Amino acid sequence: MSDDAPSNAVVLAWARLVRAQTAVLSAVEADLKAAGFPPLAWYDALLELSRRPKGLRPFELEKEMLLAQYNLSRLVDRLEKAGYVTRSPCPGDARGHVITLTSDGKALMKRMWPTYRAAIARHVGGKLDETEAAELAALLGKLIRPPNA
Amino acid sequence: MSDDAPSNAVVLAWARLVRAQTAVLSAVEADLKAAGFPPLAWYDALLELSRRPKGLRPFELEKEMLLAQYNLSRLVDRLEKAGYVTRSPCPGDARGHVITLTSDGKALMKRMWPTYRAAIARHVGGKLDETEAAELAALLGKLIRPPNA
DNA sequence: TCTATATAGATGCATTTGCATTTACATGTC
DNA sequence: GACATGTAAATGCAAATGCATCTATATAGA
Repeated sequence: MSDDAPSNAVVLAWARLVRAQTAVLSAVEADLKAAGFPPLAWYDALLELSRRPKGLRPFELEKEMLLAQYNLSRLVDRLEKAGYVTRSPCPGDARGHVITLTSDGKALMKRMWPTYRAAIARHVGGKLDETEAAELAALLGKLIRPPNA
Repeated sequence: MSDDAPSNAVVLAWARLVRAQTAVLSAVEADLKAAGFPPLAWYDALLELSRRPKGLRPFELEKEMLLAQYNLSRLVDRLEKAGYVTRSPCPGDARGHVITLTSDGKALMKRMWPTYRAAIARHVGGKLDETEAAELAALLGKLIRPPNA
């Protein structure tokens, strides 16, 4: 039944997935911007980097963030120019770089989190109870998992 | 509990919402592009218009599609240039336009749907059973509904 | 080793988006 | 009617994205 003709339930789930994410994401982005912060993608990148104190290779960050190669390259350009990350040559692979978080980058994350957290609470937490949030997370997890057939 | 500090379940639901939509949407877009079709937004716009044979005002389409005003304006530019819609003056409000689907636009929708449908089946239907799809749709519906506090 | 191919990453150029502003008309108030 | 304010839609310009390609290094084979 996943061959070609999706059921109505599947089509509805698809439509609402796109719409809900668009609505919630743009609301969260708007809250960040209103507080004078950079886009969410900056936070995401810094967060990933903060979890790997040794830094990450661009291609690794690319996979984590589901970004196209050239987009990641340019996001790192901006983050570097703003002083939030550094690129250093990669020992062991002269083609590559290692990206690491600077202390400014870490500080930005700390400053953004309260606003970001409040936005999530408002735009997601405000509409679902605990059980629903857990169920939603579980169902969305199924959509993410195996690459696919 | 939706004040400021979202629970872990809420944060997880948020993270997966963004990630699942990004992954699924880009997979569906890629399938459309691989088949030589224009972006999903074109289909969305044409679909909305196909439901209102009298046409829609740009600001109405803007609300339906959750697009910024200038983005809608330019999307309509492209659709019009490609011959899929027409802009005509709006009787009763000389500021406005009415956008209507052309027969070419209708034909494009018809041609796109099999590919689009198969993509939804593959990337959503393939990962959820009927019950799960219905549950997911219901939960996402809660995220969409009332504007919010 | 020399060559072919694959991978990491950047970049030029076209398209799209975002932002601010503009133009045109509508509506409410006096 | 005249004026202030509001709404519909477009647009100039800057920033971001997508696409194709390019450079540099790595790796696998002959």
